[in-house]
Amino acid sequence: MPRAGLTSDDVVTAAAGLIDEIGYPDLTMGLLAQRLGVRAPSLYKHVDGLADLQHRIATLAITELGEAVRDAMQGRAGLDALSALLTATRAYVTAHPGRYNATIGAEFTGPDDPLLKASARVLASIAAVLRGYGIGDGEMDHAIRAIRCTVHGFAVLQASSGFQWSGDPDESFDWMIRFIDRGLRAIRAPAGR
Amino acid sequence: MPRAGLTSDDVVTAAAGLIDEIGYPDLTMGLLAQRLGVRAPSLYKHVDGLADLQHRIATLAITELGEAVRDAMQGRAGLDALSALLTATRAYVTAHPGRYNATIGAEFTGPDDPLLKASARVLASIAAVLRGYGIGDGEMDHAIRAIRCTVHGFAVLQASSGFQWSGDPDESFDWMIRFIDRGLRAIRAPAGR
DNA sequence: ACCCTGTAGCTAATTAGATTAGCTTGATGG
DNA sequence: CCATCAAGCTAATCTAATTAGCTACAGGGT
Repeated sequence: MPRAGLTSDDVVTAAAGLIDEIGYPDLTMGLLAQRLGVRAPSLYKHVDGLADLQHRIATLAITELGEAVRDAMQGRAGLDALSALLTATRAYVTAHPGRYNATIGAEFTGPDDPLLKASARVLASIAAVLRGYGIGDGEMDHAIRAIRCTVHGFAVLQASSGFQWSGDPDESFDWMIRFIDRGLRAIRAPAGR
Repeated sequence: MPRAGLTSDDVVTAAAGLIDEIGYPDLTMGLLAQRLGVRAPSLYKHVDGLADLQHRIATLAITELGEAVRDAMQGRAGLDALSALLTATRAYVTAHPGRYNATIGAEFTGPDDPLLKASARVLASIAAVLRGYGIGDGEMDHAIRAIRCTVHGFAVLQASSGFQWSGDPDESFDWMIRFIDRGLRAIRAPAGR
């Protein structure tokens, strides 16, 4: 019988597709193998087991997210950039909920973990937004962390269909963007105190 | 041999303790049974399987979180209340990371799901904070959702030890509180535009 | 064209864990 | 003191991950 000729990337890509279809907890080696026309043990030639596979999916997700965000932010600043960041994130998570769920518990395996670099790129995009608001170096780390919490929280809820938002979700989403925008602008120009 | 005399609550309480010790993914029926001095199949007399157990842990967590938050907010308003909300959440999640992780993917089983009521109570606390900032009914839903994203995002990261925060985490935490405070105050008193 | 070797993929077997079936028996109300 | 019911048990099944060891295809070197 002809060989499938898989690579690690093939396996991870197929797994990412599958996990978005069936949900994070239901991804199994057996199902993935089936999808690839191969038996489950064969996958171990390409990945180091289920945990490794999940970690690779997480890395893929953060990498893709980082690229989507960077593209969307091209040439924008201030509210435009902030809006692009959040909108791109929302679009990515909506399109790939399984992948994003894979990122939630993911921990770094070491200083060379590609997931670390991918995460750094996303954080750099957040930093770029913040520089557009005139956030100084002294506050930058704190600001990045705060924005990260909000974006991640939104993404987690979105990925778990944790929104039973009765009203218009789009409107709430826009409101959130404007809320962050106000908060960021208020740093430079404090309102009455 | 004498009977253990377990109740469903005993089982869920023990599971909650165990999950905080060993982490969400490592909670198994066998380990829990061992902890309770019982065989795994016996647990099925009290809970409906692992999925049900996880759902009950999530409900317990959100209930406890809601109470902790409500207590902390007693008699406070504005920045004080906001700070109490976030500090209590942080303390709860730090003390009970496994429980909080159980809430992440949890979905409502129906309109009578106790998890729904527990969640509503937490949202009510958020709403109370927002009313203290003078948020009107028209914006209340949007504002609740925005704050929820930030709080949840923070909690998820905290529960997964997703913070490799190099600098002082306390300082970043305080900064985040002040950031939200500024954003909320800016709604009533828009800065230059 | 032919062999050599590395490796992709296979089957079989092991292990862990969830769950079900059906039995046993302690506790408890009458 | 008995009847009942549910709490717990053992045994068995099922699914999924993983390991061991075999086979044979594919590509490089002769």
